[in-house]
Amino acid sequence: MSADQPSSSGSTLAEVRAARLQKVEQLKAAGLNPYAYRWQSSHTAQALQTEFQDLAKGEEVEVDVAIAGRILARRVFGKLAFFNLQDETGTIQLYLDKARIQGEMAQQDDQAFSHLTQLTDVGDFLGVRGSLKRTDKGELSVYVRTYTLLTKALLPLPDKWHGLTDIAKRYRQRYVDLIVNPTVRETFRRRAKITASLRRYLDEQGFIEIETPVLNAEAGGAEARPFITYHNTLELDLYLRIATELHLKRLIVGGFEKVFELGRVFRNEGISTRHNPEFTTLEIYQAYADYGDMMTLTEALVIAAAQSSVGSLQVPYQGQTIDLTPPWRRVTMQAAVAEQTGIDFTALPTVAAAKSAAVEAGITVENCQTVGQVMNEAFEQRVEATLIHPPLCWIIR
RNA sequence: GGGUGACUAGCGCAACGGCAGCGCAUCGGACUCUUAAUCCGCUGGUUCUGGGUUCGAAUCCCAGGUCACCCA
Repeated sequence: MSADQPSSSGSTLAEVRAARLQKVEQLKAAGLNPYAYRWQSSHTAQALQTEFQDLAKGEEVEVDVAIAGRILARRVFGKLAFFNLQDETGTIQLYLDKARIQGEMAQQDDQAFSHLTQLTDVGDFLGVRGSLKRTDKGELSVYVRTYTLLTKALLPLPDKWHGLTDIAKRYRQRYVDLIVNPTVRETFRRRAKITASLRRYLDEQGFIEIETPVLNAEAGGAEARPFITYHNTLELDLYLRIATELHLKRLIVGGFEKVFELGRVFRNEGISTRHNPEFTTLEIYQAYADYGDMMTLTEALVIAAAQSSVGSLQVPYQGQTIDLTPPWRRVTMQAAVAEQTGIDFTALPTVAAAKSAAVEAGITVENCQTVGQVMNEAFEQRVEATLIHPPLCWIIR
């Protein structure tokens, strides 16, 4: 550090960034490109782990592999260092021996090892070539001969110990969450499998996917507060859709017989980790079909999606295993309520009779104006929580 | 929308009316089998914001902000 540097040694983000930009300059001064970015890999981390899983401790195999990824951890021991490299498929350790790296790279950079250990940080992207070695402690590693810095990161990753724990930050900086919480990537992959499966199955059944307008003069098809936007040329307030229903129904009117849309809708209401103002819905409309046909279709769609994303009809969810094996039970709301409460609300003549029967069964019925509302209360208070397993109940009403 | 709680160094936290601290990270140094590496050293603060009480406030009171959880 030169004398005109501020005395602060840097722990704020701005200071970390400045320190890393200085490393970028040092790399350039040493003739190294801190942003080489183009790279040809021979393997993924997962492929290496699989292909060399039988390599014995302490053994090296004379191969030439190339791999790239983000540096997730660094452990430097003077003339030896270990980095953990993460790519899209997983992680692999790098075994960095000063003697070998310096020897191989002397033509390009006579201080190749010290540049690697002093000018890289966790978060940088690195490409390496080398052989494979399983260390004495049993960790499969790329025994590096040469390396290329592909992208120098200017900001630090979250604390390696505590990780990214702030929930709001995890959702607002999903890209950081993806780097440090590998299970999030699996969630994204499964979601993609699910939506792909829904489209594939519906296509196979002769349904046509149609993208209907998102901007509407009126927000219909559901009960929700819309987002409002403005169209300059039309000089008109427009609403972001809250459902896809009305346009899809018009397509049936227009002569299509099987249509669907898998798309974003927008509702300007509460926001939380469980309620996103923009979310995806699937709506399906079919001419000449009744609710029984739609039940059959829904069952088939869910089963196909489970097979494609989980690979099984036994789906683990929040500590339970849900069995999706068909056929699913079909039951009316009235029968489901009667099963749990012993009350057949359709047999009760008046609201008063329904209320007194419900109250006797310990159900709260404030603000109920109709028999239907009383039955709904009974359903929500007594039945809903039991509809976990076996699979799903069909509520016909 | 209502209730409860939280907010202190980059991150995780302590101090609860009397000198604002610890761990990790950053920065400097040592180290050829580590994987939360280890060891030595340095730096880093608008205690969320504003007002009030007090000799004295991170701490108590009021208002606001942000976030979390529960309820609607």
